[in-house]
Amino acid sequence: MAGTKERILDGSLELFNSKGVTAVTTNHIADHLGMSPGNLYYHFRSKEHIIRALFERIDADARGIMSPPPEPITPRWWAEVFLNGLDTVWRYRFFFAGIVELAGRDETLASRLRGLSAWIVDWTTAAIDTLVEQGSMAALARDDRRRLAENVFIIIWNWTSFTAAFRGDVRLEELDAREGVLHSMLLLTPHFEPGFAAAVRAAIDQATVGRPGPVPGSPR
Amino acid sequence: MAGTKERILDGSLELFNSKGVTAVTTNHIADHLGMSPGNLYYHFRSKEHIIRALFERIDADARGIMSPPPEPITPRWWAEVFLNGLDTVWRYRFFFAGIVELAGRDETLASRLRGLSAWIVDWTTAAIDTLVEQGSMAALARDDRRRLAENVFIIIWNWTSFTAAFRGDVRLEELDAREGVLHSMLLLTPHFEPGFAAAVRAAIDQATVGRPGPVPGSPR
DNA sequence: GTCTATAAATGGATAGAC
DNA sequence: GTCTATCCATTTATAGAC
Repeated sequence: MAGTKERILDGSLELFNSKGVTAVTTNHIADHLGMSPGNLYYHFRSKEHIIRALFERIDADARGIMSPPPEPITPRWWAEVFLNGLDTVWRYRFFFAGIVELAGRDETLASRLRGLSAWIVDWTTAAIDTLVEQGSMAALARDDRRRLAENVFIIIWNWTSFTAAFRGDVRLEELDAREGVLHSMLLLTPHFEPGFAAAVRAAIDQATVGRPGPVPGSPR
Repeated sequence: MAGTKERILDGSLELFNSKGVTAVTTNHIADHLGMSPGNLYYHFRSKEHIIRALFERIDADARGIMSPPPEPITPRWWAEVFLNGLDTVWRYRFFFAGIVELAGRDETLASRLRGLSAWIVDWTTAAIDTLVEQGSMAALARDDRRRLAENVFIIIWNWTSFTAAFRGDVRLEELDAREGVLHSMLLLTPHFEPGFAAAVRAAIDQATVGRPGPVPGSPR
């Protein structure tokens, strides 16, 4: 028996993901939960506050996934981070797909977002540095390391929704985890030492067996 | 003296880019143009139709930029394609940033979009093949060539809006063309033959001198 | 082609009872 | 904490005059 606040967040997330933030009204959310609009507004002062609360979940998720890397960084761990990142993007896909509009009309949210994204890019840059130091990755100019980290960030952030929008379905049914990791990891693999690249590839195959989406070897 | 239809499209684009599609109503657009709502509706049956017409401009732009590549592909030409692509994304940024919501509520638009994006990815894949054939780029597995093309597509599509959202400004004043090309080109450069990579880099520097945004050598 | 006026519908949010 | 009823503002879109 989750608290009402959490039920509202879960229901909102479900509707936002399936119908889009704009199409979903506070009354729809209340309806969906078999609850009155008045009650919903007792728990959240506005739709904006619901979205902010969902962002706080994302924030906590992301910082949990990106804990301090082990030294040395292992292919297995690295693959897991990518996989977990994609999974969070998938579960909160309404947010990642609509961030520009959402941040554009809520400066409080925009500010929190800037904090999180800077943190993620810094973390990714640091992880890349560690990979270089441990000899798993070729050295890169400082500017290019930052660009590379930002590219990884952008691909993971957008891969899911873009795949959904550009194939037959605007809304995918499931996250194709393996393909997503291969996409994002492809930014890094050309810089990897060959043995490390092969190990990462093997770790991805192992980690994505049995996950939703096409599995290794299946026809496309 | 552009026709009224074109004036409406220009004005809508300006407002969509600066305030976001959701915040801009048909009445705002009419106001902005010193025109009556009735007149606007005489020219476009709905807001949806305005957005569709703007997409047609994007479609024409994109197909114009991605004309058949010269053989061999030159660094200069390649840099220009990236630069022009980013420029179109910048000019119609409301669309690129909001595509998931937009496509989600207009199946006609979604269908047109899928056609264009498939076309762009195919074109990019073919260009990569040409680079490999002419010896400017290392060979890649077939799946990875497609993934690489899709990554380039995703980065160019999103780099502008993400840069805007994740720095101090949700709305950038200008396109930082040089940084955008360096970001997107960084997906390809590790696969380039060293001489070609250096030539591309030089072509980017030359092409972006005098463009808006930080210029080569300026402090960040 | 363009305007004024307004209909019709929707959505966010609150008051007050239980 | 939750519900019913409802207000108010906004937005899309049309009718009909010029």
